[in-house]
Amino acid sequence: MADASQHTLSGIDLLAGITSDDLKKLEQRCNWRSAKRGEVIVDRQSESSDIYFVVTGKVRVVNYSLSGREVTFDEMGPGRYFGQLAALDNQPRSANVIAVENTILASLSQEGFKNLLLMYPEFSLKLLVELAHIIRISTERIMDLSTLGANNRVYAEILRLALEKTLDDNTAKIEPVPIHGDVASRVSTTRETVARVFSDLAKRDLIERRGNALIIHDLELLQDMVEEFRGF
Amino acid sequence: MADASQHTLSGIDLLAGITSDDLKKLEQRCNWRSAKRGEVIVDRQSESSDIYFVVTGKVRVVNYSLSGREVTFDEMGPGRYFGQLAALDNQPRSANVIAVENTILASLSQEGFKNLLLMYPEFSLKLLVELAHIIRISTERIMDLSTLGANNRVYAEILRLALEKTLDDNTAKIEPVPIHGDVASRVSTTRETVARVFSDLAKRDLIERRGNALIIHDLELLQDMVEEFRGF
DNA sequence: GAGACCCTGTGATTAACATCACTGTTTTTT
DNA sequence: AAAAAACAGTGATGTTAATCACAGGGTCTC
Repeated sequence: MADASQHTLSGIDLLAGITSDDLKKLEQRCNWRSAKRGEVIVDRQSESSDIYFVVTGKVRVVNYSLSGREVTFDEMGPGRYFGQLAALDNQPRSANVIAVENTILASLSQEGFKNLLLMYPEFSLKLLVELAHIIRISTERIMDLSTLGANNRVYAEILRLALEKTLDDNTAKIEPVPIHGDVASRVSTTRETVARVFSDLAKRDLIERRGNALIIHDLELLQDMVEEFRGF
Repeated sequence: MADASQHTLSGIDLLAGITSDDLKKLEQRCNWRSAKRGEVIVDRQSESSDIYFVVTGKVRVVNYSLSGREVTFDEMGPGRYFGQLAALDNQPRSANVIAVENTILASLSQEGFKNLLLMYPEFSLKLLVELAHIIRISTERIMDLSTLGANNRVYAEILRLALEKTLDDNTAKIEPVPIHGDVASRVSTTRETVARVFSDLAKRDLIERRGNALIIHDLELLQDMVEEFRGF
């Protein structure tokens, strides 16, 4: 059991519209737990249907094929949540969730979750909008997988990372340098391909490794390289 | 303008929980239109945010890459709806929708749609469950694209079609025979690859073209062929 | 019933990447 | 500080399926 001072849901964006009284009740109704780096929080096989809130730490949503290939769907830090699909439709988990850092979690039963839906119409609406966002991201990923080659998908991923952390208009600093294998798992290619793309881009002076950071020198050019193929 | 007898929303599954009085009001508030085979109903570029109900006919949800490759996301017949994403989050359309047959549609403004959300909590819930379902399907497709080869994805698609139309436990009849190009667009490969897979499976007596139908002789074997790689 | 159009089927060729197999370099652990 | 583990980089090789290029069968239409 973690430090009681950490037992707050005030940082969870999904719950932003809830009165502080109800939030307190909710905090008591939640199951609080921590997970060590590498620990499996939700297993694809399992029949649970709770929703989880990430209080501190970081988790990764992944699936594996029989051949052992790992496909990463998302990574979530403090304030985010997962497990809402099973809580909504009672179907088996659609993916595994693993702690990538030591993490503190609060989980709410399906019942408690559905209660929220009924009590707070704005909560439903917020959830709807966020599910819509997930669908949009999935759609884009399906397009990328269908129309871009592996190299271009790596470009696209670097661009995504860079746009989150832009320095000035045309330069970005990604820190720490992403681990090749992680990138590979996010764009469905191999570690080796990512390494080759990185070193090729470095040779062409488009990116540069500086200490523990990756500097992108020409965001626009990178953008062009991706859009040339993607078509939008 | 179509025949007034067709102006009913009673067949739309999303609206099943609505009182017949409200449904009538809704029918009047809707914009009724028809679309000819091939006509674009929703354009990816456009800034509209209405939700559409398919009353009769059939539509296809697609996107195109700059290289001209077509990616099909879904096909929808009577009773289904589309456009809910933009109606929810006001973002641009995530895909194009095209009539594949002459189609009659009812569209509801974003305002009318949001009204429904507020008035009917069960409506929100139903929509949530259905968005969750879309996410599950997308997740599966991302897995397929990431872990299966093109041939296997064609197997998987035949299997999906077959499971909708099973005859007995181990045989299915798909009618009419799917158009190779359409299958290709659904599993992100080329027409030629689909043709080669079909003719290979036919040689191995797994499928057979009989008149205007495609007979699948051994569903279990096909299932095994897919699952061997997919891993679940 | 001739032409246009769409769909199918298959060969030949090519390009992109996954895979395999190492070596070298950090980083972490003890 | 040594040992272990995780990560990075790169060459060689092989496979897969995209691409190109036609020929042939169906079907719709005027």
